[in-house]
Amino acid sequence: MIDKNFDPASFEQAIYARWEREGAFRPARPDAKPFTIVIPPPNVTGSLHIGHALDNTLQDLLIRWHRLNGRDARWIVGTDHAGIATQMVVERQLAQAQQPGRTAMGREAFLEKVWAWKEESGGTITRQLRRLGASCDWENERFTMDDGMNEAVLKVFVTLYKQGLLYRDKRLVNWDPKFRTAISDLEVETREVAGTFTHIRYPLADGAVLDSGADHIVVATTRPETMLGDTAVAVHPGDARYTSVIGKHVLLPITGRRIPIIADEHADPELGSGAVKITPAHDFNDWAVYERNKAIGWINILDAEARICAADGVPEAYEGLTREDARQQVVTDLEAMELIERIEQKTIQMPYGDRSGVVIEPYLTDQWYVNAAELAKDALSAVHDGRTQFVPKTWEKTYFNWMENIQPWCVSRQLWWGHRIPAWYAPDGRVFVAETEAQAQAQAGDVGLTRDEDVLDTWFSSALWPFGTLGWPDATPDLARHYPGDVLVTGFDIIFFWVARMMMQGLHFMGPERSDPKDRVPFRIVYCHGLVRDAKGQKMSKSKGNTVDPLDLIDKYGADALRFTLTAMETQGRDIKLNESRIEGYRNFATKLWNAARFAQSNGIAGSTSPLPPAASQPVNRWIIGEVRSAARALEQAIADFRFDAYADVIYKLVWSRFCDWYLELIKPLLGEGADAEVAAETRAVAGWALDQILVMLHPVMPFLSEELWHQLAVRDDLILAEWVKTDQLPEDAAASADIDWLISLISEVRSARTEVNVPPSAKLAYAVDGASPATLARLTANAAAIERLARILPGDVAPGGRLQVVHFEATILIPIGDVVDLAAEKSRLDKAMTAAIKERDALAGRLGNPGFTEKAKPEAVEKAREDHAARSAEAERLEAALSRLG
RNA sequence: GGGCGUUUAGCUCAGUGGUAGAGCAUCUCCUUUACACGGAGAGGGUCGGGGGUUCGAAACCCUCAACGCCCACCA
Repeated sequence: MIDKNFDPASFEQAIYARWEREGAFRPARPDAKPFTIVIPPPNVTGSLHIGHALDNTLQDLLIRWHRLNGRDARWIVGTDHAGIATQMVVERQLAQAQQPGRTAMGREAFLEKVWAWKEESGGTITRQLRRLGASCDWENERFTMDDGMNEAVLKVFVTLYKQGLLYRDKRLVNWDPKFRTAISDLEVETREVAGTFTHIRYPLADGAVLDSGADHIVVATTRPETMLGDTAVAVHPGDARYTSVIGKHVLLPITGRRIPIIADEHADPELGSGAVKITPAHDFNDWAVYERNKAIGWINILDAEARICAADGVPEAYEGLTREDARQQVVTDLEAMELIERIEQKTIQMPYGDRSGVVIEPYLTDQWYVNAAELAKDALSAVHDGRTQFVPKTWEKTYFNWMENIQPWCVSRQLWWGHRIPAWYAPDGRVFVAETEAQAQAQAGDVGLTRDEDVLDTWFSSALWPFGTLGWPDATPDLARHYPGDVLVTGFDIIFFWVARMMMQGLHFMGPERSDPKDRVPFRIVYCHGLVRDAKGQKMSKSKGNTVDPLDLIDKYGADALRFTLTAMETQGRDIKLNESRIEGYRNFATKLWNAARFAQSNGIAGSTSPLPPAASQPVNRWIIGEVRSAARALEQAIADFRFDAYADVIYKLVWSRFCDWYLELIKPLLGEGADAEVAAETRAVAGWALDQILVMLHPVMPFLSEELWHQLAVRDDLILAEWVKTDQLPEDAAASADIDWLISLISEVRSARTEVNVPPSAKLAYAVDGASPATLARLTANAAAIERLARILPGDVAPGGRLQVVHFEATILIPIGDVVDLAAEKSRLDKAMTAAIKERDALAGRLGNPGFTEKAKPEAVEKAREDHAARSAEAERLEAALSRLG
C-alpha cells in the first residue's frame, strides 16, 4: 500500500541503490542509436553547489528521456584534478596543521599529500551527484589524471609540438605573485579600483629643450614604481611638440640611466602630455613597443613575488620592497627632487587573479604556448556551418568574437599538481619533447637531461575530455560509438575556458580519425544555461554568505522537488533567481501526485505497462487519453526545442489541472457503489494507463517519485522505470478530446453559475449525485429549493428530488449547489456577466466585419474569432434568458 | 570603447502578429470519504517611455531610459 505520507527521504536512496545495482544506467542496447552526454567534470575534491545541481539536473533529464525513448543513452562521468584550486586547498591545510610548507617538503612529498587528499575527499561530489539522482555511467568513471587521460595529454602535447602548434616562448605573461605561477588571460579579471595617476617630469639629457622651452618631458602613470624599469620614452612620430627631441635622451630620475626618446605609434598625442614612459618588462603595451624598437632593451625590476629586485640603476635601498612600498618610495623620492608635476585621484582598471585575488603582474618568463589562432580556424567554421550549434544561439556571437581575436594560450603553470610537461632540457639548453623520458633521452643522445618543472593548465586536459574519456588515443569501440556527444550542457561562463578549447582539440585530434567533418566536432549541441542566483538576484558566493547547499534542499524537500524547480526555472540561458518557496511548491506537486496515486490504488486502479490505451467508451476516459497524448506531443516538442521550462509546465498541468482536478473527480462516481461494472472496469483500466503514462513522462524530471510509484502500482516488480523503454504508440483521438471539451465547458458553466447565484458564507454545499447514497439524497432534499433555483438559471434539465443530471452527459458528475439568498445580487452578477459577454461579442463582430482581418489574417485566427463570436453570442443569450427567468 | 541581455500582475517569470497568462503572494469561502503540502472562487497589468510598420503590436523596426553581464592596452 502506498503510505499516507509522502516522504521522499524514505525511498530515494534505496531506489538509487537499486538502479545502480541492477545496471539501470547502462542497459544493454547494442542495436539502439547511441545518445551521449559528457559531464563537465567537477573538481574532484569539491562538493556539489547549486550550479552543479542545475547543470546535472538538465543533463539527467535529457539522458533519462532518451533512455526511456529507447536510445543507448550514456552519460560519461568523471572528475577534474583542478590544478590550482586543489593545490591551494592542500597548501592551506598544511599551513593550518602547522606542517612544513610545499617548498619545504619538496615535490614528491607534497604530491603524496595531494593524492591523499584526493583519495579522502574524492568521493564526496560523486556521492552528491547520486543524491541528486544523476544516472551516470559510474562503472566507467574517469579522472583527468588517470592513466588513460595522462596518455591522451602526453600524446596531444607531443603531437602539437611536432606540428609546430605548441612552443616555448619568452614573453610577458599574467603572473600571479601569490601563487608564483603564470595564468591565462581568462583567469585575470579586471576590477575598477580607486587609484592615482602620477605625472612625472623626466629631465632632458645633454641640455636639450623642447620647442616650448621646457627642459623636461612629462609622462603619466598609474604605477610610478615601474619607472625604475623604463628603457625609453615614446612620442608619436607626428607629434610636432616632440619632433626636435626624437633620438635624444632623458635622464631617468632615481636610477640615473640615460634612456632614449623614440617615435612610436603607441603614444597618443591626444592623451596627457602625448609622451609615454616605456617599461617593456612590466607592461603589455610597452612590450609591444619594445618588439618594434628592440634597441631600447628591457629591464626586469621585479622578482616572482613582485618585490623589487636588483636591476640596472635600481638603488639598493629599493631591493625587497613590495610593489606598493616601492610606489610610495618612488613618489617620495621624486617629490624631493621636485619632479612630480601633479597626482590625480582616479578610478583605474586593475588586473586581479580570479583565484588568488591579488594584483596580477605582467612578468617576463619562459612559458609554453599553444597556437590557438591556428586551432581556432576549424573551431570557428564548425560553428559557422552548424556542425555544432549553440542553444540559445546568441552565445555563438560570443564564441565567434573570442575565437576571432584569440591570443596564444599559455598552458604552463608553475605548480606541482597537474600533468607535468613532457619536455626535457639538455645542459646546453636544447629541448626534447617526448611522451617518455626514455624517448627524450634517445633523441638527446648521451647527455644529462632535466625535466621541465612545470605542469599544464587544468583546461589543457579538460579540453581532451570528450575523447580522452572514451579511450583515445586508442581506437576503442566506445570512441567510435560515443564521439561526438549529442549535447554538452554547461554554464555560459566557461564557454571560453572549456567549450572553445574542447572544440579546438576535438576537431584537431579527431579530424584525422573521422572522414565525415560532421563527426569531428566534440558535440553537436552546446546548451548554455544561466547562473543560479539567490532570491534577490545576487550572485551566490561564499564571501557574501548567500549560498544555498543543494544537499540541504534535497534533505528538506527531496531531490525530485529540487530537480523539478531547476527544470521549471530554466528558460534557455536566463539566470535563475532561486526562491525556496518555489521548491516548496514543487514538493507540493509531488505530494499531490503521491496522493492521487494513493487514491487510485485504494480504488483498485493498478499500474499498466502497456503503451496502448485501453478501449474507452466513456467520454471522460476518452478525454483523458486525448489529454495524455497531447501532453506527450508537447513534451517531445519541449525536448526538441530544449525548452526545459516547457517540459515542466506540461507535466505539471497534466498532473494537477487535468488528471487530479478533473479526471479523478469525474471518475469518482463511476467507481463508487452501485456503479456500472463495465464502466468501472474500463475506467480503472484507463486511469491505470494514464497514471502509468504520467509516471513515464515525469520520470526524467522526478525519477525517484516516479520510480517509487511505478513500483507501488506495478503489475510486475522486476521492472525498473529508469531502464524502461517507452513505446510510443498513443493513438490520435481528436474526437474524444472534442467530445469532452464540450463537457468541460458545460461543467465550468455550472460552476460559474454557482458563483453567480452567490453562495453565502453560511451555505452548506451539497452534491447532486445520480444514484446518490441515502445520506446524500437527504442532504439534497434539504436543498431542493436550491436545485429548483439552479434549474431556472441553467439551460439543462434538473430533475427535482436530488437527481441532477446535466443534459447529455451520461456519467454522473458532482455539481455543488448552494442556497440562493440574495436575488438582487444574483441579478446584478448575471447582468454584469451578460454585459461583459456582449462587449466581447461586439468586439469580435467588429473584427469579423473588418475585411483587413478576414482577408489577411491566418485562417485559423479568423476561424477562432468566428467560434469565439458564436460562443460569446450564445453565452450572452443564455445569460439574458437566465436574467429574464429571474424576473 | 565595443558586444550581448533584461524591462509583462505585489514577487519570480512564460508568452514573437489575432480577446494579456502561469506559479507564488493577497482576499473570500470550504473538516468534501486521495491530498489543508488540499479544494472552489476573487481582486490585481495604459506589457519601461516615445515614434514607426500593419486592418491589428507585449511581440517587428527606430529611438530614449534604467538595470545587468561579457570583452577591450587609454599610459
